[in-house]
Amino acid sequence: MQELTSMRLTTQRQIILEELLKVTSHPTANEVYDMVRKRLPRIGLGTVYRNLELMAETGMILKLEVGGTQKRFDATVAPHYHIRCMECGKVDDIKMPVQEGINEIAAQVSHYQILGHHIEFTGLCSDCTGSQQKTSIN
Amino acid sequence: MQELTSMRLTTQRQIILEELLKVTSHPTANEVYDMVRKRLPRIGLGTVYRNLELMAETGMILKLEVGGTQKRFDATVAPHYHIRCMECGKVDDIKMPVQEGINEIAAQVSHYQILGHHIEFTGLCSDCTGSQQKTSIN
DNA sequence: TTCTGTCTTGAGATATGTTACCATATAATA
DNA sequence: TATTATATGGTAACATATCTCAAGACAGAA
Repeated sequence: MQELTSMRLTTQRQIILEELLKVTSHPTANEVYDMVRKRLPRIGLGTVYRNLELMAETGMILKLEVGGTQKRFDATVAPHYHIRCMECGKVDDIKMPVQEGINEIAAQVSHYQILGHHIEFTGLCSDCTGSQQKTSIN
Repeated sequence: MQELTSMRLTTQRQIILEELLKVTSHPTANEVYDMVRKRLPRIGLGTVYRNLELMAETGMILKLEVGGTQKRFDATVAPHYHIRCMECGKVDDIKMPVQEGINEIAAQVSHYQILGHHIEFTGLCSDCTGSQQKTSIN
């Protein structure tokens, strides 16, 4: 685990965080790379991955490992849920109350020590509605 | 979308499904490959991927795109939730009632057409408890 | 049966996403 | 500043997933 105190404040880190704070779209590492490169053309993709991972470890940002193969990153660290468009893969926030009780229910029915939960809705965004109709999974 | 009727029942498909039905561990494609290879040593990894994807499309099995970068597969198709061990990555079922109401809540607060949801708990499995302590995310 | 067209497979090539490595550069500190 | 541990950028390596295609297997027609 990375210590917050030992993390140097480099230009790259500042800009990565700034760019992430600008958007609510939960960009992938590669999308962050594209955003940051407009201001720091010589930044390396590895630096972006390294720092996103590091910032997620320290809790500065959130790493979402939701559907789809890529990791996504979110500067909103307060607990909240997400919805993913099955058609285009876009991920948005769902502004609904956090389901407080369900961790306790889960603790009762499993042998795990519960640390948290995440709800991911699947659906069709307004751009993709119309062209597609699929059946609900659960 | 693949038609169920047009899907031939090949030895490979039978064995992939049989092996998947044997376990409750939500194996990755590669783990399925290893399991199946014990009975069909000459099967190709592509065949495993192809057929898992196909069976997921027809609804014979469930494809889980939960935390972690790899896809996992589940022969239990009835709606249910999962818990993932933060330490070893293992995924287990959580036998708790499906939260019926939350799709409607989500529909009200978003512009998406809601198709479903999935809840993923994170925690520490009984094997990993003790060595680690982490703070809850949400 | 044998033929014929279609579906499926296995093997390898390719694509995609991520991490590791290392020489150089740089922020923090004394 | 001079020092030094840490961070960077470029590239290679790796892991996962998908694509391609010739050869094989199968179902239905002849």
